[in-house]
Amino acid sequence: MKAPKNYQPAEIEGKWYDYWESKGFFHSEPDGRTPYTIVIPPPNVTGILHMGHILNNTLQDVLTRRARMSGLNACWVPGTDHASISTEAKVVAMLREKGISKSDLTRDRFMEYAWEWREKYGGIILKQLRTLGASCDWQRTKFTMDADMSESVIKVFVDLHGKGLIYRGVRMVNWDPAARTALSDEEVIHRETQGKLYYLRYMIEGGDGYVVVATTRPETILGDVAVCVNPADGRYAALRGKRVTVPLVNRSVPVIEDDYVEVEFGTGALKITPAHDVNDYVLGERFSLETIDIFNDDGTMNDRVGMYVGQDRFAVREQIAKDLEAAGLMERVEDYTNKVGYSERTGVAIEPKLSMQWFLKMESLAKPALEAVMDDTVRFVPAKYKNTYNHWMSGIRDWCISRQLWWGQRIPAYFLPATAGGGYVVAETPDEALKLAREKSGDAALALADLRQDEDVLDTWFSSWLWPVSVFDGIRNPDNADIKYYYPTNDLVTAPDIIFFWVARMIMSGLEYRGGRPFGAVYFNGTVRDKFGRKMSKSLGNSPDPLDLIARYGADGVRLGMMLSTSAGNDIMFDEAMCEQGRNFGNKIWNAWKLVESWRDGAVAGAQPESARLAGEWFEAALSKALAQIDADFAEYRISDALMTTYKLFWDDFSGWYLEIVKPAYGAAIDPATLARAIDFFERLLQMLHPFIPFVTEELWHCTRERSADDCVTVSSMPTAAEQRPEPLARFDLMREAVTAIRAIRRTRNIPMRDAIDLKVAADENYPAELAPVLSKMAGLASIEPVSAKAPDWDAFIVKTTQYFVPVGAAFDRDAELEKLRGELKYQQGFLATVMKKLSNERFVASAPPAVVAAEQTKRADAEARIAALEQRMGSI
RNA sequence: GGGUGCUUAGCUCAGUUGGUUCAGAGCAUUACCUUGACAGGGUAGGGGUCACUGGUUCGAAUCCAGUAGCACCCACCA
Repeated sequence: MKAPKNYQPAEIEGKWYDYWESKGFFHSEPDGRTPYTIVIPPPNVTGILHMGHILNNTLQDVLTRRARMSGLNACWVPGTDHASISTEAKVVAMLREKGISKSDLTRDRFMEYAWEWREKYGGIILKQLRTLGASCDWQRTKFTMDADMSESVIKVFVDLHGKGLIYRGVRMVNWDPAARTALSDEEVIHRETQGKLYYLRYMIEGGDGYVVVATTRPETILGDVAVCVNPADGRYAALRGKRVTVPLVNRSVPVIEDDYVEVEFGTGALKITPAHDVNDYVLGERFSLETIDIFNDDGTMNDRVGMYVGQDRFAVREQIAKDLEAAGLMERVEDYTNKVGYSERTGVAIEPKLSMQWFLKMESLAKPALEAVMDDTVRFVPAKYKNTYNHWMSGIRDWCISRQLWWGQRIPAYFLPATAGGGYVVAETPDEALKLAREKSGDAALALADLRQDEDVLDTWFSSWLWPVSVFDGIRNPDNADIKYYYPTNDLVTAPDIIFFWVARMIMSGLEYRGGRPFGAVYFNGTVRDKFGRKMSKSLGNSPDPLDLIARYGADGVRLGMMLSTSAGNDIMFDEAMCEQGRNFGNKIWNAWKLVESWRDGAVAGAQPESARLAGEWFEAALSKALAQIDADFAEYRISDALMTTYKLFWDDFSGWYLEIVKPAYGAAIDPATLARAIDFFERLLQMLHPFIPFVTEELWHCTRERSADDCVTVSSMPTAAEQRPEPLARFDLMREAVTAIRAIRRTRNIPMRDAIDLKVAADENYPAELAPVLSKMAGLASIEPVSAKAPDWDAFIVKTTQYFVPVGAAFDRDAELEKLRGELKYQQGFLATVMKKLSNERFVASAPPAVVAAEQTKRADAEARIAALEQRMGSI
């Protein structure tokens, strides 16, 4: 196959993905090879691709493709998450547009709508990942609400309940009034919020005067049951044992004393609303106070107190402030900034609410999971996240796992009728539940219809925490071939913001259900920000559409752009220029091939020039060095470094030097040996590049020679590093320096490359004589002749310790040359002085390692040689 | 309020246990080049008091302390 004339990413990318997939290259089954497994962080089933996905999935694809080419059995399991709150919210919104209210529907009917919605809009993101080139094993695609996945979740719930780790109870939880469900602590985001501090007067009973209480939430006075002061606060000593009247509500409440109250803050007097504040709840329990819940589930006022009924909490706040003012009970109002909790999903302010929920005890699960990370059984990259993890795991609290939603796995708890003694049973199936219920109640006549299943579903994370196990069916069938082969997975690539939601809990469940870590390493990728460092968001409109970027720069270009500037744990400042750089690199690869291809078409039999042979030896060593470096980079998850090494190898060493050296003169043909070697190098480079830039490398792979249908770079074997040979590389670098210096002379003397020039060399051990043919070709030399260091009026330069001269005839400027030499001499003398200072320092010689002292002595010898050469030259011109 | 991390060239970042010319890379930038793969390119350059202050050391971008700024995480001061 011959490459089209120009590099047009859009023209080549589409076909290759379909081809790879049709060949089944991405599908994995257990076999004799070592597995390499990644499970995708499942995106929301109704989500669409954003820049964060591009970063996250490109990283996974690079790792997966590299593993696949390295002889491992690579398996990247894709899938989606049912995301119960946000998906249910979307379905509710969709129904509302149709004029249907969720409350008008039965649970079953709602679920039908939700599944329909998922069928229609779910999984778009998985198609988009194909566009990016993600080499997932699509035959293994999972959804957290697939029947088998849900079964696993239920099985785990039942198991943990049986172990006594799951309990049900009334607790103060984070209530989301928009989604009308409880949330876990992790789903609450605390943000500084500009508010007001209201100072309210509570009249003292049986006397005159009042006590002033400061609050940010005056609407909650409807639920006040006490006023609390610090017993050590002398100002309020007279209040001891008194009662006060809640403003407007006119409820008589006691004054209680507790040192929880800060004397310094506000007025030192605190109103107590046990139903709507976590701390107040604690105090309420301590003092056996009543709890008065004043809100409906949606954040409006209920009829418990009979005031402001049905009005929203924030409207009530404004109204009640006015009413208090009118009643003369408002002392003053101050601007005040405090932290308020918001729902991670709906964005509304969280309402602390007392309610009956299911909880998972975390302590015993967390302990081994903490150890696994601290001792690097699970390696965190970068390691700094171990601190974060440690901190959270050490102070972990129980996990509220119930949600008042329908979209999700329904909690498998079945309540017995009061007539059968009440209580509940937990079971994987209704039949099992009935059996247990009959045993529990002793009532053999109990029917399924008598049991009432819990209405709540489980937190989405209660299914995704099983992901690395459940995608291989390791919960239901713990001994199946897949789980035994693929588990534990190798790398997890994810964002640090879900370290607690997901990563920590997967480690817990993996240890609990597989007895071992779920993955060997966790690579945390940073947040994608715009070039000003701002988070990408819809409201700012600063997030580019990834598909649009791919259309303009190619998936290859976008991937490269991302990988060029990402290091683990660091945010990525995205700039479209990065994609441009990526596309330009694709173009470079393309055109390099076009050059080689043009030689192939005109090759004729002939002997290999010495310069080409030497270049081949050198590039072989350079390639091997790069391979070793790349291996080291990947071992440390330094993906961008690995890419940069490959990038420079291709652009600078291969294109800039190797191809230029072996390039035949204009109109001349190439010899077969050189051509074969050039193609061989090019193919190996394609393989090294492929994990990063899969499409163009596959296209060109099929250009370098005739290939069978299955012969794709995607499934080829990655080249491996040969024994390292630093010597030839160092010699080549000396030669390159000479070439650069000669080019500089050409530039200053205005000598074009087509005019061959003569080079004189005062050869010493640092002169790479064996590379003379290469030097000659790259510098455009007519001849290279030995010369004594005593040089006449020629331009000169020194490489390491070797003196080179270029006769430039009348163009030689003696004064300018002397000036240059004086400058150079001064620099060298200064350098020598610093070296001598060290060497003459007895303490340095005594305490520095011998190798360092020896190095300084070498520096001294080299500097002295250069100075001698410079002085000699200054004397001779 | 507590914790963690960061601050190196215009931008994005490397710099592993202090010591080879350690002050680097890519991009951007400057000059020149309409040369025969590629102007999405080539060649040759310029550019930094390593945030600040003190300390340890023969020697500090690197270790220690403090200061300033930034980021993130955790936390029940109404």
